[in-house]
Amino acid sequence: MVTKDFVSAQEVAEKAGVSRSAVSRAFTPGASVSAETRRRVMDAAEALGYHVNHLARGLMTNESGIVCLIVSELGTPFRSSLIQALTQQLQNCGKIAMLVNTDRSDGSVDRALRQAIHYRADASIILSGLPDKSITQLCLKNGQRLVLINRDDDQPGPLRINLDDQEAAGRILTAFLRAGCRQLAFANSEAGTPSLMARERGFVAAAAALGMEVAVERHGSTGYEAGKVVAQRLLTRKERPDAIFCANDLLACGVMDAARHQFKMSVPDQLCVAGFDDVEQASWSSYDLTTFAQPVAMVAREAVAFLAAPAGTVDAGEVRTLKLHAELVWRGSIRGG
Amino acid sequence: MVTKDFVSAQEVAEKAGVSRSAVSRAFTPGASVSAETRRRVMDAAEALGYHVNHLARGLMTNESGIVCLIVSELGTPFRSSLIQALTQQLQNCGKIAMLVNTDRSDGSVDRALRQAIHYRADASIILSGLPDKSITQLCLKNGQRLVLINRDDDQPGPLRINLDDQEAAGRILTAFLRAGCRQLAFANSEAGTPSLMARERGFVAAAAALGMEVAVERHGSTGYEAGKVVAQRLLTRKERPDAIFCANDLLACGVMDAARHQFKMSVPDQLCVAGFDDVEQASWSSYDLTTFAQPVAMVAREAVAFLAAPAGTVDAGEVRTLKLHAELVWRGSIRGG
DNA sequence: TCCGCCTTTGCAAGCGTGTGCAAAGCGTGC
DNA sequence: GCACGCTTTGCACACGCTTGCAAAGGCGGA
Repeated sequence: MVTKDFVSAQEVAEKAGVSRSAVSRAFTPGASVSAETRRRVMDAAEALGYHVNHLARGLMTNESGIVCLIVSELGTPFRSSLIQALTQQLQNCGKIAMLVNTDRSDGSVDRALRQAIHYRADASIILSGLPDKSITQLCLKNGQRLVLINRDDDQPGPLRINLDDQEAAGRILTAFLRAGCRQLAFANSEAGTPSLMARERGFVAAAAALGMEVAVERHGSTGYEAGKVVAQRLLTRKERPDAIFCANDLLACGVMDAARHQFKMSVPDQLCVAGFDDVEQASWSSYDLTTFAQPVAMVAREAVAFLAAPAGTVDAGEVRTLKLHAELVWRGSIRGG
Repeated sequence: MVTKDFVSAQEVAEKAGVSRSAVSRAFTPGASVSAETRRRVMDAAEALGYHVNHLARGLMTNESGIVCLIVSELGTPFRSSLIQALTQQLQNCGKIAMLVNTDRSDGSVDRALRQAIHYRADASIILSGLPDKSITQLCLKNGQRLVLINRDDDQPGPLRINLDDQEAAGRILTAFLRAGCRQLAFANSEAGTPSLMARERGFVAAAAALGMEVAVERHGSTGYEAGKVVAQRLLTRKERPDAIFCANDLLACGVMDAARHQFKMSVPDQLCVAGFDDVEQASWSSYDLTTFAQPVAMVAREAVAFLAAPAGTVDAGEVRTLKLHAELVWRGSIRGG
């Protein structure tokens, strides 16, 4: 069987007895076509199984409709829920998501952005890593919009959506103190992601302002296993902590499991724990974790609104930052409340 | 600032002092270009920030390099890990993933496949829902490859990758019996997904073969909360089950939490539980769930190998099914072992 | 020196679209 | 009947690329 090519507008035009431009106009909202012509075109298209070639259309209009999502460790709960929200929002705006995986290696994000350029993506959303300045400049010069989510960067042009991590870290401290905790600790990974580090700094700084010390431990990548290791280190210290703020929920789950099963400690009676992100697992009753909810839906909405804004609305050169508030979700891993 | 257009091969050609076709050939592996010309082209391209326009290239070569991933509830652990593996494999083959979200509504998958056609995707991988026959025929006729993962369908053409759910269900039964369980139950959702139903049927049938009954409960969507509800129903029955096989791990986590925290039962002493998928959370020590591991890496590898196979290798009309074995991961939620 | 072969290069056609421009069709008011 | 304005349509070009084809150039053998 010969794999016949896709149906083209030409064939539809012939079947409908009109010119090829009529077909094009029939599929362009707001174009000048009579109702009668449009109907005949649509009928012919339906019969032939015609679908507008978005590649060719993008070639003409300079708008591919593609938005590139650049992300690492997609399997992670928080990341995947964000991706889910973003793709959904993009589809609502008639755009489509292209997914590029990155790893921690050098230049990985740059390569990803190059893919975005290859496919003439209208925009890119970066959820992991930080691209080289020269690459982002290239993207911007070519009219690509850029959104950085929870990234530290101060170049003008891209939209930055950040959480107020530091402020949140300060709030959790008062919650710990109100619960009567005296020995503070912070559990982190070695990833060094800007948001993770901001949470650490915010917590340590807020404690220092009250003249308190924080035991900080970092280990491995930002996941459950690392949480277990960190907890083991923290809970065997001479001064055993009675409150651990974790850089994210997965670490917190690991910390809680180590504390309970390995050290036979009771949470929250002997140890208070808090996390960050409010992933689904935080609400599971085995953890019932007090944590900060990232406004995922709002992040997605704002990001896509920026990307889909008509040309001229946004001008490069402007430094645009959106600082969002993380809401404290109070559950049972801290006493009182 | 005028948003200058992307650099074209024409401009590179002028700067390098060669023809436009020379530029094209320089970027086409295996084309006939002298080393000297290629070098000059590459230098000019680098200086100008030129990137081949894959949209235009796809228009010519009839290979866009795009593979469409069609999936619902992407936020789910199993789904996201599969997506992660697939995009990674695709990138390794020089292809790129396009992500389309679907919901449970009618025609949602069909619309997704239409997107795949619009962008002239080389192939589509369907992880959720089942497309209408006419649409899949359209895809195949246009030379698109199709992969269905854990879907029930018997049309010739697409590659089907399925788990041997029924066989696995039978194996878990013997594990329950060896642990001394007598009151069997199955926890399911109302999603009615083929794999979920196959697991249910397999378990019930295997029990029936031994003259045993299975209490089946289904509720809501396939997640943690549904697991809790189902457990509540099962554990308040006159004949309280002492073994629950759950259609997937999320349900199992909900079941375990309800059993322990709500009914104060001990797992595995009073109740044995098993799940399916081996998501990360199953290994967390709060659950320590015995479950079946889906060979995610192998699924991704096989799917992409099929998609990337050179034309002529695969012929339509053939019914191609890959039945994979689910490995039992033995942990602490079943006695003995 | 001439011929034939092989490598390299440029020309031009074509992929499937959108769209400006001009022509055509048509209805209206005088 | 005619001039005028509005809607609709077709023509043709452009978008950025690949590739078949033929011409050009280099080189060795007779």
